[in-house]
Amino acid sequence: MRIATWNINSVRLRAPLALELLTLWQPDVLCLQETKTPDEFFPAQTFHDAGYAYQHIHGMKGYNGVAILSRIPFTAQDVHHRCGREDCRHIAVRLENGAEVHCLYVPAGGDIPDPQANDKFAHKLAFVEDMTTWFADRYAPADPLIIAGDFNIAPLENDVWSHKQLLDVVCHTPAETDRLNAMQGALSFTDAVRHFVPDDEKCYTWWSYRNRDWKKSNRGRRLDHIWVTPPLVPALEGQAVLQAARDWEKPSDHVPVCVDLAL
DNA sequence: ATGGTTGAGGTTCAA
Repeated sequence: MRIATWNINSVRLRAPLALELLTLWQPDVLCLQETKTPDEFFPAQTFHDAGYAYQHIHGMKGYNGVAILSRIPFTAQDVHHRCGREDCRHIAVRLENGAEVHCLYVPAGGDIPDPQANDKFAHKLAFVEDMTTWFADRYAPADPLIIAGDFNIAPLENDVWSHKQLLDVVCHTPAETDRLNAMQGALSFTDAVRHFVPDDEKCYTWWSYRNRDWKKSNRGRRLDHIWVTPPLVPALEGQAVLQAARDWEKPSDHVPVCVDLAL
């Protein structure tokens, strides 16, 4: 089974790019974030025609929005609300093989890394804490879970272009990485990409639109992740980050990530 | 220190 995740930054604008990705990678399951559209405008038929008949879509007007597109049937699907808000950031499906797939879009957190001064940052920290207790209360490490999405946090030193320079920048502050590590520990999640890519090797999935030449400056961050619980670790077969997608016409600022599992 | 760009949906906000 191949599972992919991509913050697409408007699914209506970039449906053709998503089709290009589906053709190129042929994932069984694709998790999308920042779809930015109410469900009635989601290009469902386009993906249905491409072979992705099983869809769990949860969007809203203008912002956020998540979706799971699959060639494999679902036996259950849910919408989850974090921090008491219905803001379209967390959905889940159960697959026929018993694994549960969660698609997550963690709040970006604004610019100022101070929860007192910045409500968005406070919300981001609370969101990760909320997920941590929610996963810990509801599941055990022995349950087969895959969680994928835009976590908006780069946890390791080599998940950013400069560890020192980004310690005070939202996405890489200790306040965020400590909480993300606690969430990872709660269900003993394995970071499936870092399972294959050594920690001392740079790895990015996002490059700002605000750099004139993203490839030349290469000030990237690894914000998009796929984690699995212990029973799925022996099934991990490989990973890929489609850096080339950052050079597609009218690209998203995030690139797709995928993991292969022997399931 | 600042500004740089993009998308949605309006004439601004979030990323």
